[in-house]
Amino acid sequence: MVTIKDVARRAGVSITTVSHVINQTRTVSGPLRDQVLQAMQELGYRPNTLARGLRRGETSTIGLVIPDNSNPYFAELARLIEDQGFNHGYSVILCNTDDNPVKERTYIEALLAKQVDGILFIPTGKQTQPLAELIHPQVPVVVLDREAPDLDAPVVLADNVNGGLEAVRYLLALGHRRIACITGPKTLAASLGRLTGYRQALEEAGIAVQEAWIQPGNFRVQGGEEAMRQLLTLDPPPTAVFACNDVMAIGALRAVRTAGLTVPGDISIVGYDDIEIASAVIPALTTMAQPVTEMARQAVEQLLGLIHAEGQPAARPERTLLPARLVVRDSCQRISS
Amino acid sequence: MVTIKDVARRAGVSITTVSHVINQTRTVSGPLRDQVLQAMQELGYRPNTLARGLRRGETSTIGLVIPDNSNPYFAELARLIEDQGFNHGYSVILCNTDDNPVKERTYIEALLAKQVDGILFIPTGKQTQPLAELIHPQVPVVVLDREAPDLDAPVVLADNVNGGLEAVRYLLALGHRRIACITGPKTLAASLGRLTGYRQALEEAGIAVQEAWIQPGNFRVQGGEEAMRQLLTLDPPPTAVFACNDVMAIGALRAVRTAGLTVPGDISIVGYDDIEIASAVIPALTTMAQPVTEMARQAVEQLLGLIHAEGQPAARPERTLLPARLVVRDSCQRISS
DNA sequence: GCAGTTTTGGCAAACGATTGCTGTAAATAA
DNA sequence: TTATTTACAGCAATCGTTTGCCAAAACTGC
Repeated sequence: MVTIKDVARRAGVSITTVSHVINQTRTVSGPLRDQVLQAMQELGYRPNTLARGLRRGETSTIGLVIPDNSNPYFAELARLIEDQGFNHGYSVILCNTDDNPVKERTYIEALLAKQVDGILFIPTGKQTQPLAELIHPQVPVVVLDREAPDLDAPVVLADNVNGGLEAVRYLLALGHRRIACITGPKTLAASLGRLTGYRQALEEAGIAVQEAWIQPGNFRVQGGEEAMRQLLTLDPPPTAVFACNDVMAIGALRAVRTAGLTVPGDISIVGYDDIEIASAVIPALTTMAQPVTEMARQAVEQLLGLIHAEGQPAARPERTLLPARLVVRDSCQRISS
Repeated sequence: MVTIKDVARRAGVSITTVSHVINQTRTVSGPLRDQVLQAMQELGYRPNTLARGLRRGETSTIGLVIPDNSNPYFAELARLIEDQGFNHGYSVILCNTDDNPVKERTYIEALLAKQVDGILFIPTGKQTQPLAELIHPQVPVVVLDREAPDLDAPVVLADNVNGGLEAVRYLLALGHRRIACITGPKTLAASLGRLTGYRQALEEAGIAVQEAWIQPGNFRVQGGEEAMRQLLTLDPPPTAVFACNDVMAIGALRAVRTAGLTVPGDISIVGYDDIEIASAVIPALTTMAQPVTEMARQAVEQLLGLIHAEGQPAARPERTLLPARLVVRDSCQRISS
């Protein structure tokens, strides 16, 4: 490894001077600076960020703690976050918790040990208290996508309630009255929020929700298919379905087709997330697009804000709710009868 | 921050001793060790890996340089790699190059500056020469998924030629003779290899390839749809299609349906990649599954091998070819006529 | 009891940078 | 000419660890 010392020797100056030309932190006379630059060039010198970090107390690295980056939604989020980080000169360390609190804790500890400048955190569950103590005075954190009440950190959330509300309002506007809902895991706030939106929309419209309309799914294709099969046994069956994510919507599509019915002819379906494949299935899926880009931007910006405000008055942590956007495609139809 | 010095003071010992109990690097008498452990406990001490890394010349961190982790294939790969890393005690820094050589270079430099212990690298293009100089003596590298001839590092590849071969052999075995191929970008080795396999299979079977059977796609839904539309205009049209990835296969599915024909009734389709959605579309897609798990495992293992062999004889870099696996679902049928 | 061995634990020098303090030479002012 | 300011660079301490070397204490065997 070529160090600052080598550069100094080669340029015939002190390491102090080399350091100062690297960081432009004080004036160095023209000729000397040129010598230094040339020496750096010739030796292919690259400052050791470990040493620098140790001294400066910062690493230009943030941790991204995420349930599973192979899930398309999180993949997209991770991608955008990494992008934002890159643009601001930060590297990101990727951590997949698998929604496992033990891994989550292990990762956080590792990140702290690595002296990351900040952590972007999608919590696995509700037991955020132990993490709070762990994290608190140590490092800035921004919570993303899910609530973490104990953490008193800024939170950036997608507005699932309003998303569900809008989706169902859309179906209502098409004249549907018997609207079912395929939910996700009861433990996930995303799923719960969307369900709440569903209920609110029906309530607004003065429609009494029938509990049989609400089928539990699991956010996976299978679950959506199964749930839809159940819904088709109802009498009368719903004319429209709000699936709490696209993957289940695709499962539902499948079930409808298998039953010899068509979408949107017999049943309208709206999904949630706008994953890439949503536009490719037949019929192309009408769905609620998550504000991923905006979420990533906000999250990174807030985190960098905290990092740079280190040791400041510490404003009350913000809570940012970002709206989902309805993407109309071909899976919904005005009701005929 | 609580440092080793604080722990030493609290335990009433030297920092040397603390260090040794942390690393179990020499025997420390029972009582003293207990005091140290307790002090660490009470203070919530966590070793600063920057300082440690600086001293030890290692960081337990590897860089993952990948075109785009929001692409499902790379997402899966990234996930598995991160997993493997975690299991071996390594963190991974995520770098999305977007297939942009400039970003690629910037990232590699950043990783070198960060003193990563190794780099897992999916190269963007063919100009790997400048990178070779950059990387070479500095850090172990394993190249993944694409060739990088200048790099003299181990390479872990999916065997696209054999994959294409198998896919088409399967169609041949079902009795098909007029088999088309929807290719990907001509610049990607993956696409080229699969096409080669396609040609080989037909040759093996003594079938002359008609150039009109080979339709250029772009690895996206649109491209697949378009290509399929073209194929359907042929007279006679092919009875089977090998799409060089699943996304295009889905596009092709769409085109067939739009033309009023059915899969696999009129046309059999086999895709490539086995992305998650492949099993969810209708009909479920028969496809070649990439050996992602194995690739991730091999890549990480080889990288760790290099890392630990640092300064050794340096065996000739290996070239690992991993076979794709045929996943039979519902999109192919024995030819009737 | 004593030399020789084994345990045990501390001192201080690294690792590669940054930065407060200080010192010299040149430029300016008087 | 001398005093004062300014511009420029270097010394050495520091960040938090690890680790080679040494010294004291505790054993051992005779």
